[in-house]
Amino acid sequence: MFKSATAKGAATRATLLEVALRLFREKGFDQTTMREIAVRAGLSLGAAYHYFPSKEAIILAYYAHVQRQHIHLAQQALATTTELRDRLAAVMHTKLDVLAEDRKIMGALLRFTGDPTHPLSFLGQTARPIQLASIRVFDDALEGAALPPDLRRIAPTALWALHMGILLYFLYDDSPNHARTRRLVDGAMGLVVRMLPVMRFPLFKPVRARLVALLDEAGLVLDPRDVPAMALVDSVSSGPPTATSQPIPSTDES
Amino acid sequence: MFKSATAKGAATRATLLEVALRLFREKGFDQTTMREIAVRAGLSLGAAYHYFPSKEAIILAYYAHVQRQHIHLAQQALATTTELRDRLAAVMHTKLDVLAEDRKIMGALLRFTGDPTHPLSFLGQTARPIQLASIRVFDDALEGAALPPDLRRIAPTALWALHMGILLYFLYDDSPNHARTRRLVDGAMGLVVRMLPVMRFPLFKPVRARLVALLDEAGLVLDPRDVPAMALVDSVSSGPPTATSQPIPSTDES
DNA sequence: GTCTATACCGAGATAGAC
DNA sequence: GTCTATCTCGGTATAGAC
Repeated sequence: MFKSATAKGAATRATLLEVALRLFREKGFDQTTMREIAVRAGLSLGAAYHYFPSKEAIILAYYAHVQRQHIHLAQQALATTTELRDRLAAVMHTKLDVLAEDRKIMGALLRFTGDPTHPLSFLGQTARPIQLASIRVFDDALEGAALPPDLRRIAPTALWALHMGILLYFLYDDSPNHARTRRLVDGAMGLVVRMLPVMRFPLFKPVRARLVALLDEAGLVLDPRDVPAMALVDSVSSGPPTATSQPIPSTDES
Repeated sequence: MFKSATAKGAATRATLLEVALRLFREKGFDQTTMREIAVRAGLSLGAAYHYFPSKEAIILAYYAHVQRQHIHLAQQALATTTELRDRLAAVMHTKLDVLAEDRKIMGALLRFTGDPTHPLSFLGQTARPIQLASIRVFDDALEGAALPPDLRRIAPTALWALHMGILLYFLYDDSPNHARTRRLVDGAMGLVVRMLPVMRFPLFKPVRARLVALLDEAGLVLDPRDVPAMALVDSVSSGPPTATSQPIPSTDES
């Protein structure tokens, strides 16, 4: 599944990933060359390509790494939080904590969204397990919440979509310490919780039914509930929580 | 402002854009080389770069071109449509008409979204006039609709956001003739219209106020109403409706 | 202002020797 | 597993023809 057969190989790969991410954070994805990554890791260019088939593959390794970290932090926070609003906010805030210094790398990940066939598209087939793991975190946050069954079913995916929108906002937020994004999270989660009683109101029932039907027909509702979140992430890219990656053939498009 | 001073130059530029877009559609953005574009247009590499400072600049020209086309088609459709649901659907469907064969090029545009400072980010400063023009089309569609003032104010931007989501769905839709996306548009626009009475219901009023306040504080509500849509697009990239482009420096923020 | 031709650089990626 | 070429391609000249 992954390229480091020996312990030494795994260490080399970990170093490589570490060096690459540091450079990406400092100079951005495009400004960082594979040559510099290799040199700083004490390797030749060819050796670097032995571990990561492409510069982009490093990004996928990062993606899985982020998701693993988030699952860990979110579960920790959820263990001591009961109020629904706070649970949802905790999931979002821990995600921001993980990504705080990595907006440049996040941006690099977004670059592949435009190509559905690309293994690095975060909406594509390859990344689907990571996406499901991410949705599952919201599913966990909803545990114990009093929701009608139809809403309960679509809520995790809907919250995940909202979370993607917030991350986009975050990417463009230049306020000090991303304070605007933090405020947006609190406001949005408060609003979500306030909307629940409205959604249960009889007048709203037919509209709600239509909404659910529409999302179902469009295939937009995912259900991550029968698979353990960590296993999902590992199926894409395994290794110790600090360093990972992924082979995967490529089709076309940068 | 743009590079073709003479009539001949403008023609050459148009040819270049045409050839480039054809190749992008056939082979995708990355697989198309500037050298091939130049050769197929009967030009040298240097001449091609004389008209488009970069391969990416061709994409920006395409973006402005799409928006101009959409404004034209949408206005045509709106002139003969009165029902709100149909007006909204007309705007969405004409957009899909324009983009039907160009999903690969659309995908290439998406690639820059991750970099707020990049001139080709469709959420960035450079493309802002195009974004406003796009929002304005939804504003036009709402003309005559009976909406409370606060909703009327946020509705165009909200619909634009929904439209971006639908375009993303469209990008990943592999159903014949994008039938699924077409159905999604009809369903979503029907749902939007059905939601309006709910939003006016007294119980919903405080939630609505909170929603509007949240969007305002986040700076997420744009107002395109005092500028003519076509002028907006032309301010980014002018020329005849068939060919255009643009350099422009950059700053950041969505 | 429009265009050709050509050399050159940087960087992602690959081949093949060791 | 690692290295040293080498290839390709986007992009940048530059010199000159018309």
